[in-house]
Amino acid sequence: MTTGEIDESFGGVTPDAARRLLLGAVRAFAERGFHATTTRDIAGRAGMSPAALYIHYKTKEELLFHISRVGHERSVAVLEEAVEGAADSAERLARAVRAFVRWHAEHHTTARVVQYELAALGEEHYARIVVLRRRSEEILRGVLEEGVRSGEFDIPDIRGTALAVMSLCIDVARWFSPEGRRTPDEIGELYADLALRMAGHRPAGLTSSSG
Amino acid sequence: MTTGEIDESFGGVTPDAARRLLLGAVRAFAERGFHATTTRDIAGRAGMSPAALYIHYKTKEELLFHISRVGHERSVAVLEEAVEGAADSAERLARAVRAFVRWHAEHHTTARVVQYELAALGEEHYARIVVLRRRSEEILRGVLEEGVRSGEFDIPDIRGTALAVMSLCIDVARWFSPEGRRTPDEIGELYADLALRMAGHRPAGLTSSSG
DNA sequence: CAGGGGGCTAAGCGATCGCTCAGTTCCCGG
DNA sequence: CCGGGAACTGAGCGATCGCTTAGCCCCCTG
Repeated sequence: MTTGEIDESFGGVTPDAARRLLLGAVRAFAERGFHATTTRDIAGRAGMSPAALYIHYKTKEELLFHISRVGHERSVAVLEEAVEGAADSAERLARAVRAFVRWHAEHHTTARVVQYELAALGEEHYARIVVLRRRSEEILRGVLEEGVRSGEFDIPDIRGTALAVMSLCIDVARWFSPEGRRTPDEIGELYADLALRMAGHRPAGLTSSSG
Repeated sequence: MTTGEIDESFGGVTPDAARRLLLGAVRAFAERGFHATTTRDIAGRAGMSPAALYIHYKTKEELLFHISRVGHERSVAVLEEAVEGAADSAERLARAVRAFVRWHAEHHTTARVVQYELAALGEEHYARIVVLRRRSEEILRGVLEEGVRSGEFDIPDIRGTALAVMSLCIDVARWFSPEGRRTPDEIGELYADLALRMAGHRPAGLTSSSG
């Protein structure tokens, strides 16, 4: 079932028809983009007539907003859960990157809509989404700042590095394919290591500085 | 002039009307996406009637292909020129990332079309673009491989790291804004440093291994 | 069994899409 | 001064768009 990866995020949506429309819209938006997707296509994937869409959602854009909001909330929650209860900053960063990357790979269909269809949102809807996006940036930047304070990390440009790590994770949604040679777990592991390198992580016990 | 950043890539296109259409299409595709852009909009930006578009290009998709082809050729050329004549692998990697990032920032309008509208290309056109994309991947992977051979780099997963560095550079096109707090040069400098860290670069003279 | 409201469909509205075509303008060789 | 072709426009074609409306079905309540 190709929708397996999406069920997790939208499983709680009711009624059933509204959820089926959401799932159809996610796949359609991810494949063709918001503007190229017709309401007839979405309704067809949900096994309904085009008119049925407007019983559950006011407009096509509202459907996009629902997807974007739930998707952003999930990805922020994933980040928040990941950084909880870690022993040190290095573990916190590794966990955060692992989880964030895994989410973008496993839910790449949803993630593509979340990350690349922002411009199709209406003005007020966009403003509400931006708040959620800022939240995830702050979480990651906080991890880097704390690591620098504790001496675990060596980062000349914290803000820039935080943005780069975020960017690296997000771009996974663009190129990831289930048919590719790597699983989401493997990519998460690799990227966690790369993020630690970007943060200038010094393994415990080795605190001598060069130069 | 907002088209200043685009002129460089498409300055050689003749006749004048064909170039103006290209410039209009680049901006329109970047702002709204290929499918959401109307031929009337493109022609309007070029100061012509909608029908004039079809004198210079067979279809709207052919316009996209021209933009994508020229854009990919430029970005590959930028990479190739960057890696020439560098003293060692570290300098080669730093130059490559600096140049590639700068191109994606300075030409972010073109780069967005190049990187995010691939799916709108026709089948044969897409196949021709993929060849160009593979080329830039190979260039970067070659730099990393050589650095590992020479002992300058420490990279457990060369293929994955090459993909990650590429991904990091490409994603600049998504978030870069001229109104942002960083110039393309500054981002290039930061990212070159981050790429060296990702490659496990050991500064010359320090060849001792840990463990 | 009657009454009514939510979920759904068939049909279609006005608008707009990519693209075509007949016709006008203008430049350029002879 | 003339003939012809390239560049371009106004008008419009058939198709399709997001969305609406009128009405049907079916289940719930009493």
